[in-house]
Amino acid sequence: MHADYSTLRSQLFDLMSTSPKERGLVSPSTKRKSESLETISFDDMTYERTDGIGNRVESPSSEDPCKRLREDPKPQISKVYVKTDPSDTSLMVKDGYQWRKYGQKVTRDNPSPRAYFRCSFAPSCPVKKKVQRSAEDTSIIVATYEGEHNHVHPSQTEVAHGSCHNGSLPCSVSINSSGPTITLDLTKQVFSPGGSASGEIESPEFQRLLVDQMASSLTRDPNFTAALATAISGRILQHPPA
DNA sequence: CGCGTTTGACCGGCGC
DNA sequence: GCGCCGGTCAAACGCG
Repeated sequence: MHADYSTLRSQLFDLMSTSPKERGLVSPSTKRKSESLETISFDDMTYERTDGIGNRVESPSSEDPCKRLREDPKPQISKVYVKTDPSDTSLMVKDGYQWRKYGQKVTRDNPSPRAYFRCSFAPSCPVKKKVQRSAEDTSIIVATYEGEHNHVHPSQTEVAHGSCHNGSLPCSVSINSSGPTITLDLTKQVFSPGGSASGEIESPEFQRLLVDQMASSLTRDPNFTAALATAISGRILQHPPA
């Protein structure tokens, strides 16, 4: 998955660098929705992130800076395209967070109903999520995330205490949530040949801790968990057990 | 009985 | 000003 992601990301950057004008002219008529888009693809699902801050990379003075001085109350808007079965009408996208549905509407541009979710893990969490089936392909669900979680991942709270900040593990796994970067740091004498750590990594307890840590770090990213859930569900639905 | 979902009502922004 | 439309509220409902 990482290899596919890297390949597609390089292709995306290449595409963007070749046609920067088209990026800036995404929607010149719409004043508020013309932000930079970043689209990556994860096998059979596509993840698209919209930077809602409004920090245009190119031609920042094209719009009146005086009129656009107001701070955007929604600093981050991200879209996640999830491929599911068309028969699944629940519109429930499992991304690891706890969501509470507070509304559903049938919009004009899309016959499919749009569901509105709020993060129910923390009462003060400002994150909202809109889930709507794609009008073109009913097997694709578009989840739009608004805002950022002001709390840790629910599944992270228990595992986080056993992380390597106390030096208990000879490695570290980190995910840069601000960008599509996953870093796996295994440089800490883990694979030292002939070293004492060679026996340590083979211990089932260490492997279990490593798996737990990697899983917890990955599940911190809601986009990854959504993509993973989609991949698994997609495979199951495509190849149902006999 | 508590919690989450459903669903119609309500509200505010926007265009005509 | 009016109507449309997207988003939110909240009471009713259902389930464990």
